[in-house]
Amino acid sequence: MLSLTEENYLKAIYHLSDDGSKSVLTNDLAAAMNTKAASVTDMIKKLSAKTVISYEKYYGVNVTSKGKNEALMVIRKHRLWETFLVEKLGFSWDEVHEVAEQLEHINSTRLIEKLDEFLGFPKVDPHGDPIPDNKGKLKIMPMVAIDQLNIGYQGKIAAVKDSDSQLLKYLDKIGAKPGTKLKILNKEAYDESMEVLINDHRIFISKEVSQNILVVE
Amino acid sequence: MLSLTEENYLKAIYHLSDDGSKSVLTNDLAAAMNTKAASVTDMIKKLSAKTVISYEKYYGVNVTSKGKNEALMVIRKHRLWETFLVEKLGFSWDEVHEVAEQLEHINSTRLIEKLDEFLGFPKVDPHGDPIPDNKGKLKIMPMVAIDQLNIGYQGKIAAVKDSDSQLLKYLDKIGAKPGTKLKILNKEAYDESMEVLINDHRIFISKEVSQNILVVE
DNA sequence: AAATATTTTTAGGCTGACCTAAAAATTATA
DNA sequence: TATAATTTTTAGGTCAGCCTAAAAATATTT
Repeated sequence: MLSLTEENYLKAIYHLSDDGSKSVLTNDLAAAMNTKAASVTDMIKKLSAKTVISYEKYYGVNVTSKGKNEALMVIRKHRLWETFLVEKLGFSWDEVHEVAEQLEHINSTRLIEKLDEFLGFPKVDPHGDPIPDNKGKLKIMPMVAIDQLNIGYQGKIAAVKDSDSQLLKYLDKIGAKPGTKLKILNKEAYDESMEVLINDHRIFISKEVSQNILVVE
Repeated sequence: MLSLTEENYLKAIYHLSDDGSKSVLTNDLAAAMNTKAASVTDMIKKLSAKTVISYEKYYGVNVTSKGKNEALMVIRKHRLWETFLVEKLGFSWDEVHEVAEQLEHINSTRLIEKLDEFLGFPKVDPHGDPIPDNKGKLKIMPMVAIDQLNIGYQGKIAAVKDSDSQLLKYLDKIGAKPGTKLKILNKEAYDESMEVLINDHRIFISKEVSQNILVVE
């Protein structure tokens, strides 16, 4: 059983390690957790004792398969709650994260199974991120940001990358959410801005924005 | 801002004081919180410093009006979540308490207002307990347990008293929930058991059970 | 009202999650 | 490759929320 704080550390490690595929350094984790390296070292020892990460002094940490599973269950809860907040309670896209950060720590298997059912077993959350199933299985779609694509590309927005609230507000305003139709009309070589068709509206977007709009490859 | 633990203590004090109408003794609070008197004394000092209770050494604590309001907001959240769990997620009556104990500490005014709206601004929770409004106003109905009533009484079940899971399971089985029609057919003077009509079914119930079924006076 | 029993508080300790400052190990640079 | 810079760990301390044991205050009994 992990404490709330331990769950948050584990989740951060999981994300920083690119879903468990590389090791995470103490300082990076400290930055992500808004804490000091010394505190991280303390926590690393605890998580290591609980066998959710493996740890080699001075060389960073790796999530174990047990840890990966526990992290995915927290992510599952987070994304199901985000979906609930947007779909059922009418939260806007950019407001959900903070509340979901709290809700993800509610401990009840029954609750999360019932919630999943109530939501109709969604496959992705409102940002387009995949929701792990109750076994911790995650269906990852290979995606590209649209700044990598050429003029004439047509498809549907699959997800948005950053979870920055400002960006989400902006994307919401221009109607760019997962599921929305998108076409690349023009690209400006100078600043890599582009003109796109979103929901049949012509819009100019900067490179920064285009790097955050993802489509399935 | 109260911590999770402080919120739980305050809620317990509020309930033990009969909604703020009398003082609460250290030992009673220790029993309710499953902790030791010494720990309670510690916590009492903290809550006192935060002006949610007033405290006179050796003579127990009283909730202040500020404390009363904070307690009612936690109770509001608890009862709204219980309603959500039963009405929307299909939890049975006796399963909700434990989960609601966790959910009541989620901190987001916006969330609770949205939830209230989603549920259609319910006035009572699934046990028939009144839900405080967002100002902390509580509408208390004067109620009696049916063991106090006479043969021939007819009315609707308004609430159930105890929140013991065993009792709730039993009441659920016999169909005795808030809103259900009820009539007292017979009373046995010897053991104070009674025969009642619940949902047009004749049922014998013991004194213990009849003391837990409430109707509006 | 004195003695006894009960309740409550104080004193001092523990653990989890944090901190600062200093030491140790690793990595980069001259 | 020796020295400097950076990263990480260790050592020791704080605060919240708990504990036990002992002291103090209150309540009860005789």
